[in-house]
Formats: sequence, C-alpha cells, structure tokens
Amino acid sequence: MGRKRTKSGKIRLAEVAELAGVSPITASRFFRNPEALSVAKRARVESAARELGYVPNLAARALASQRTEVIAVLIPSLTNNVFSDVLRGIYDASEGGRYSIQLSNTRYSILQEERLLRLFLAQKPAGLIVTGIDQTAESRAMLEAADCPIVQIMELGPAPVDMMIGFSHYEAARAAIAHLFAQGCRRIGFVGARMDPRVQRRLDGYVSAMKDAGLFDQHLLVTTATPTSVTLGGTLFADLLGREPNIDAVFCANDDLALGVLFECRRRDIIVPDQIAIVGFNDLEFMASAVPTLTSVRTNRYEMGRAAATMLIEAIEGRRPEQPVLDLGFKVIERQSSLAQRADSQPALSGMAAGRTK
Amino acid sequence: MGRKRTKSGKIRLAEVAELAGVSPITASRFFRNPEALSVAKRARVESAARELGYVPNLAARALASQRTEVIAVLIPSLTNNVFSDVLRGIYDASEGGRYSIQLSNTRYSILQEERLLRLFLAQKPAGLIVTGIDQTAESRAMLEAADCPIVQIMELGPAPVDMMIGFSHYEAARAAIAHLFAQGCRRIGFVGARMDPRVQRRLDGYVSAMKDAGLFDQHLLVTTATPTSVTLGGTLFADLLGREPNIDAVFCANDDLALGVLFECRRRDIIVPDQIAIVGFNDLEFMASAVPTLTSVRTNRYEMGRAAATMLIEAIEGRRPEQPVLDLGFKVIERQSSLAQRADSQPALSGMAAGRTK
DNA sequence: AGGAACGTTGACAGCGCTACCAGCTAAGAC
DNA sequence: GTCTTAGCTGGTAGCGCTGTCAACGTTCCT
Repeated sequence: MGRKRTKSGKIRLAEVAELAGVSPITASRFFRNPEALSVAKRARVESAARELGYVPNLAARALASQRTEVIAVLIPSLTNNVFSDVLRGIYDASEGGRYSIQLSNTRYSILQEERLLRLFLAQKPAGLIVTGIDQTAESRAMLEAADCPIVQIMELGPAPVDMMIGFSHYEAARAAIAHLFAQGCRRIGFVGARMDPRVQRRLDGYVSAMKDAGLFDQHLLVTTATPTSVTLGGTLFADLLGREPNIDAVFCANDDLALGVLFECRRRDIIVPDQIAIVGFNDLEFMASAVPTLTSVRTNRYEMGRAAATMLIEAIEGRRPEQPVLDLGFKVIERQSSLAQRADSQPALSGMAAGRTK
Repeated sequence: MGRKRTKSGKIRLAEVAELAGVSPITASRFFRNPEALSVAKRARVESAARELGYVPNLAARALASQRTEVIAVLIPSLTNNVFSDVLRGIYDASEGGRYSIQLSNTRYSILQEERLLRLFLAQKPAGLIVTGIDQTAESRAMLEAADCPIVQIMELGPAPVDMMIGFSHYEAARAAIAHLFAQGCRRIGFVGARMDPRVQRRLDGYVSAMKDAGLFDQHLLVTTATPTSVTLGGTLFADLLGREPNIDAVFCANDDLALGVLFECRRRDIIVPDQIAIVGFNDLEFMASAVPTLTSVRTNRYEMGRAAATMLIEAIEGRRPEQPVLDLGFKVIERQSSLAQRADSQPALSGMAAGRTK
C-alpha cells in the first residue's frame, strides 16, 4: 500500500484551504479567478496563503489543466545586440505577470528552429514568439496547427501565421539609399555579413534602389556568410576598396560593420564623409557617439519585443488585438558620416526620413 | 464518474508501452535509464516511441518525480554584452542535453534577486546559476538550504555556497594599473558606471594599486550609478578632464566606456596614447579593431558560462567536480592605446600580463 | 408566496508519469 | 541439485492540482 515518498514538508493548496476553512477547490479558484469568490473567503484564503508562504506547484497545475503558463521564444542569436534589445522588451513586458519565458536559440538554422518548435509545442506553451517569416514548410504547418497565439517578430510578410510585429527591411534599406542619393552619392557600396533573411532583404532593398536609379553594379557588393563583427566590417570594406577604389559611400547591413568601416577609413586616412559616406543599420547606441557621428536606420527593437509579448499575453487571455499586424517602422537618423555638405558642423540629428510599410 | 476532458489524442507513455508490448513502467525506464533494460526491450520501446512520435509530458514527469529538469539562471542584465557572452556559453553547454534553461533578470537588484530565487526554488530546479557573491542574507540562506547544485559565476569569493567560477576583478584591475605604471603613466583616472559589485571591486583594485604607488588621488575618480554606454564614457571623461586636465591615462571599468573615451579624445584632438593612454575592461571584439587599437583586460566570459553549465550538469548527475572553485583568470591585452613608446607601430598584441588569483 | 435566476461552493475523478517494492527468471556459488 | 544473487520487469498508488457538474443559498421577479 502507501509508499514513503518524502513529503518534503511543502505547503500544498490543501493546507491553505484548511487554514482558510474552505475546500481546496475554492482555494484553487482564488488563484485563478479571485472575482468568483465572495469577498470574505477571498480575504481568508489570501491571508492563509500569505501566512503559510504558499507557492503553487506549477507542474501539478500544468498537468491538471493541460496547459502551461510558458511563453516560448525562438530567436536566432544571443550574441547579436539586436536580439538582446528585443529580449529585454519581452522580459520587461512579461515581468510581474504569470507567464514565464522559455528562450531558445536557433542559431540561424531553420532546421534547428523546426526541431525546437516540435519540442516546445509538445509542452503546450501558452504562447509563442518566433523570429521572422522564413520557416520550413513543416514548421509552418506546426505553427498553423498550434492551438496557442503566435507572434512573428522582426519583419513583416504577406501571410502571418497569427500576429506579426516588425518593419520592412526592404523599405528601410531603400530609405537609407535614398538618403545617400540626396547627399549626392552615386557609387554606393553594400557591405553585409551573416546574410540571414533580414539582411538579405536589406540587400534586396539596396539593389532595387540602385537599379531604380540606374546605378546598380554587381561589383559594389561585398557579402559573406561569416557572423558579423566590427573587425569584419573593416575587412570587407578593405575588399571593396581594393576592387572599387572610387566608391563614394558604403551602406552597411548593420552598425557593427559600419563601425568597422569607420575604423578602416581612419586607418587609411580616408576622410568621412568627405571622401566616403557611411550609413549603418539599427542605430545602436554608439553610433551617436562615434567621431564622426554615424548615420543609421533606427529600428524599434525594444519596443518590438515589448509589443510582441504584450500582444501575445493579451491574446492568451482572450483579448485578441483588433489589428494583428503591427508595423513599427524605422527612421533614417542622419548624422555627420553621411552629410556631405555639412560634414564639419555640430554632431546633430539634422533630419530624418521615416518609413512605414503600406 | 468519468469526465469529458478533451483527450487531445496525444501519444502517452502507455501507448508506447502497448505498442512495444511492455508495461508502462518499463517504457518509462527506457527514457530515464535505458541501461536497465534488456537489449531486446530497449530496441522495442525505442522503435515504438519513434513510430508514434512520442514526446514525454514534462509536467507529469515533474509532478511524479518531484523534480524538474530546469536549470534556473539569474543574471543582472540582458543588455550588457558581457552577460550575453556568458549566456551563450550556458546555452551552448546545455544544448542537446535534457536540461532546459530558465532565465531571469535581476536588474542589478538583490531584492529582486531574492524574490526570483524564492520563486525558482519553489519549482525545485535541477540546478541554479547565480551571478556574483553579494546576495541578501535571506537569499544566502535559501541557497544554502536548496537541495540542488548551485554555481556562482562572474567572480570569486571566500565562501562559495556550492560551486564557483569566475576571476578576481580586484586583481584584474591591479594588473591593468600595473601595466599603465610600466608604460610610465602616473596620473591615472578611473571611469566607472553602474557601480555594481564587480565594478566596485575593479575600483577597489585600482585604488589599492594607486595607493601602493603613493599616487592615489580622490579627484582622479569619476563614477556614476547610471547604466553604462559609449556616450556616457565620453561624458564622464569630459568631467574628469575638466577637473584634472593633466591626467596621462584613463582606466575604464568596461570597454563601452573606453570606446566613449576614445571618441571624446578624438573630438578634442587628444592624441592616444601620446597624450593620454586608455585601458578598458572585458576585451570586447571591437577593441582590437579601433584606431588606435584599445588595450583591455580580457575575461573569459563565454568559457565561464560554458564551464558553469557543464559543471552544474555534472553535479546534477552526481559527478561532483573534484575542484568546486574555478578561477578562469584574465589577461591584460596590451594594444596601441596604452603603449607609449611604440604608439605608431603596427597594431599588435605586443605582450600580456596574465593573472590568476591565489 | 412561489419560482426562476444568479452567484457561490464543494465532491469527485483523474491529468501522465514515476517511486517503491515485490516478483520473476536466469546465472553463479557451494 | 539447492540456495543465493543479480538482473530485469511489473503492479500499485499516488504527485498536487483543476475540469466538470451538481447543489446550495440568496435575491429578485411575478
């Protein structure tokens, strides 16, 4: 008969109920839907729980209720500053609530993503945040079949699985190039690393803008699958210069690369922006502080994470947003590194071009 | 009698057992301790599980076994590059194994940390990774009482709760200052932000080194509780210069500040290192790429995370390390920004001073 | 006053898995 | 040949909580 499992002396819901003088189920309701209790019992259960230091057993709750209070998050990288901002937004928005975040790293592999998705979905998460719109067909099918709200973040696309928060990398890149055109630049190089889908779309935007102006030239492109870094920015730029010495601007797929380009210019005594203009992407904090200050395309990463988690939690709790797709837009923050006319003026946020798709 | 909960059509362990022609408990054992089964049954269960696409229900497992396979990680910040490296190490080491990572952010508050600790511990994690050695008395007591392995990371201290992996921030700072002394610097400023316990200990190391040399001066210190940033590095340095125009070096509590100082020097046409030497801390990737290249104290952040998770998992599985405290050391990476004699030479990693406490 | 409607409470069973222990078989010891 | 030991397998009984539904008491309506 009975076994001798260590009882562990833990406070269970039954103890709380007993002290409060109610049935266990009433105590249970107190934690899930306090409004359903009479004011008197609510107070009794609350004080009993506090007195005993009750902490619910999540495993038991998950088993009995057939759902968890876990929000699963799939991102491609932990190193990339971009994602740490997004994550901070997600964690901030979930803080204090009942949901806990389960984070996993796909390492930019959609197969890895598929594997993780299968794993997560089996645990019936309350909600899911996935990066981007490029999933395997299998992943896509699992997402469609999942019975929890899902938010896709980082970019926009034609067919959201459920909800979607991002901006158009394509349009953002076009806006950056338009800005360079406005400064009189014509031979604009492109420097990109990693070449994940979002960088690829920035490249597409660059290519289309250049083609529209009749200025596209294959030789202006330097890309690599290598993960991005400041040092790599310098290296790629050196490659580009070796091949095309008379470029007048460089559009970098991210800010690390841009900083690397800036340092390489300094190393070669190339004056920025007089000889070469530089534009980055993301507007990380250091861009405003560099000498010269660096132009970049500002993206709302923290806000994206925050909005994604907030929207997801709302949806989990049954309040679906009236607008399931959210375009957070971007802004070209014009700084010294690309303002040909007034290169020597004060470091200033002299103007901007903002964009919002559709 | 019976209720009508949605059976969800999920594959349970019982289904696998039935298909394999064994009892559920045998199937259960297959997943926990395959060696205990005969080879024949092992193969049968394995193929049955694969055929049905069985995924274990973690909640049921946790409830029945009274323990989870979750490693809880408490770190103070998600933004800080330092922690993203550590985290990457932790995630890499846990990948492919049975343990999942539950991450939480204390925001540099030990009260917040205490709250999270209480929350996590109630769910009986398999293991725990906490940052630093400055916990509240209450937290400390909870950690001591916890019945799972615990690793403290980021620094070393006299009384580990259990295991500990880090290095001496105090000695690392002293080594940085010793390097500057060796370059002939005497009026060495200190720039620090956030002033969390580890930055504080770097400051302590700086102070002690300066006092040892009879060169300490309260006015050489600029610190703030504000979170760190590149821009802030410039601002703090400007403060310092305003007060003490004739300093000959700056030791920055981290690399972001150092980069800000470098930009501020450039803005003011101060030649680095001829007029002022700069030393940072952590050796982030961009330090080697800056112009001039920036000296920094290299810390093994990725390795720290990796070792912490590896050691923790080993301990969880009963293989306690023979050496529970691991000093990962540091290295002063000497670069142009602090090499007075050969400021114009090639960017080189000309030499280094390594340190390991005790 | 009778009945409907509502708000509140509790009994019961079981979510899917594993700890414990007993039993069974085959191999080795004497 | 019997006894012991080891290796493997299975039965039983929950782990702590919640879904379902019935029952209760109260209020409000006609």
